[in-house]
Amino acid sequence: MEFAKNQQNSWYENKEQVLVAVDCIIFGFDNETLKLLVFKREIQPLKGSWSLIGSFIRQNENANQAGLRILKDITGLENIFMEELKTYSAVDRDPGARCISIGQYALIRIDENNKELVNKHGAFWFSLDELPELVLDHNQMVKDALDRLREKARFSPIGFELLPKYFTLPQIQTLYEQIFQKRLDSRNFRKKLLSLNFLKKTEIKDKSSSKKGAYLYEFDYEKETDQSFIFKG
Amino acid sequence: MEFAKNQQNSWYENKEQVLVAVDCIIFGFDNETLKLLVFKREIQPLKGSWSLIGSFIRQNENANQAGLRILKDITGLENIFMEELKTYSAVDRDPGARCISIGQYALIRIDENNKELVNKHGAFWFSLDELPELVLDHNQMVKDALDRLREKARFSPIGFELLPKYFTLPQIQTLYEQIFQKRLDSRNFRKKLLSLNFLKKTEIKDKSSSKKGAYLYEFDYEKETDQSFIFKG
DNA sequence: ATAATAAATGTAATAATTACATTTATTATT
DNA sequence: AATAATAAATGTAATTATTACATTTATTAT
Repeated sequence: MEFAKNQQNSWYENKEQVLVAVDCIIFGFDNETLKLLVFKREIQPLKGSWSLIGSFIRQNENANQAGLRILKDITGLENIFMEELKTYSAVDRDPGARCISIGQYALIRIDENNKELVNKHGAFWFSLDELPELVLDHNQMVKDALDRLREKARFSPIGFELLPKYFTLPQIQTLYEQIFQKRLDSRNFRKKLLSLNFLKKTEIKDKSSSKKGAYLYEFDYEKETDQSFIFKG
Repeated sequence: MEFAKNQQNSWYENKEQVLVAVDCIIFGFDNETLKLLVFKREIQPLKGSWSLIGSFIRQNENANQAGLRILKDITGLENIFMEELKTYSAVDRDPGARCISIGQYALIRIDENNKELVNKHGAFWFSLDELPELVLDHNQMVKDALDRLREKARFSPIGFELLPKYFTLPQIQTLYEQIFQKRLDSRNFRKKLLSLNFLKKTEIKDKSSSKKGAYLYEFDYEKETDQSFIFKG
């Protein structure tokens, strides 16, 4: 900020206090539907209500660090893809205190999360279309995060963070169909995706969902570029 | 947030306090270059340093309202286009206090701002390429806001907020050339822009910059759609 | 009447997107 | 051993969007 410190008219003294929290919108993909990790409050008030996972920001960490701390606490995972969504600052959004929240959305490989930790925290994976009512403005946060995910997916190869290291083309097509909530033509989808040159094909087939089996691919981070990734349809 | 209030183990009590500010990155366009409104601190410390315009968020307002309040204070304008950029929360970003800032960028019609108010606040319009060093992380905020503006301009018809109600096609082309920092082909630019069908042509010519004169257009808010507005360059 | 200036315009070549149906590899069944 | 079943893999033609590129037009000043 811009004004004097350690002065009589200090802008830093006696400011009306606002609490700052971080809430995480955690997406996962189980090869069928997009899912969200939410948890059930085990203490009063609002015991039994579903909520996003959050925390107040601490003195010694920035918002990003706070988000990653929460993600590690609840899933055991580090190096998770996480980006700031937006802030939520309505005056009365939290009836208990004047508290603004920085929403962060994260994409994780659902099969890699530590199930014991998740259970210990009373957290559950919900399909997005079966998501229960959440506390405060958390449903709005989820809606905003989904919009952001769609917007990003149109223009950049996001979503690989939701897939295992090796994945098949039908798998990633299903993911995109889930994100956009529409069927995609497999010939056009594959043509587009492969033309972007950031997938490396392996000679290994995954036969878990067909007799023929589908080749496994991996994301080639070397080759990821700015080239736009525009799905208009 | 998710935890108990008015309880012994309340999450709302004794939280380490964080101040929350809003800083505004205010863009304008003078028909030649993109400009930014910054102001010169008139009090110690850092007297004479250039700074974005900001304020602490108040108890009775959300971040958006705080931003609009600042914009009104400094320019006299209401109903300004303003969007949240991102938060800045590095632990030591402000040596005077633990203070996070919510960056908001705004687009204003430079000719409409109240010059007396602007002067009274010690504010000046700088061309982006002549921008001085700003306090704290404000230069980073400007950089991020410019990136965002570019990104948005590629995909949506942003930028009309920077132009007067009636503007010419050469004028808007110059604006886009400033945003993208590259020359655009006028035939292709006009073809694309007009094909999107959200400009209404008037029969009035603006002769301020040529003998022939250029027709004035206005933005047709009715017709603005989602259609993408992609300038690949 | 002429020169000067910036605005307005068109077309052909290339690239990207869309729409659409058949063949292939494999396993399970008979 | 042959057949049925299943999902994966593939190609092409039509349409649409983008790019590259130069001349004409309207007006004012000389």
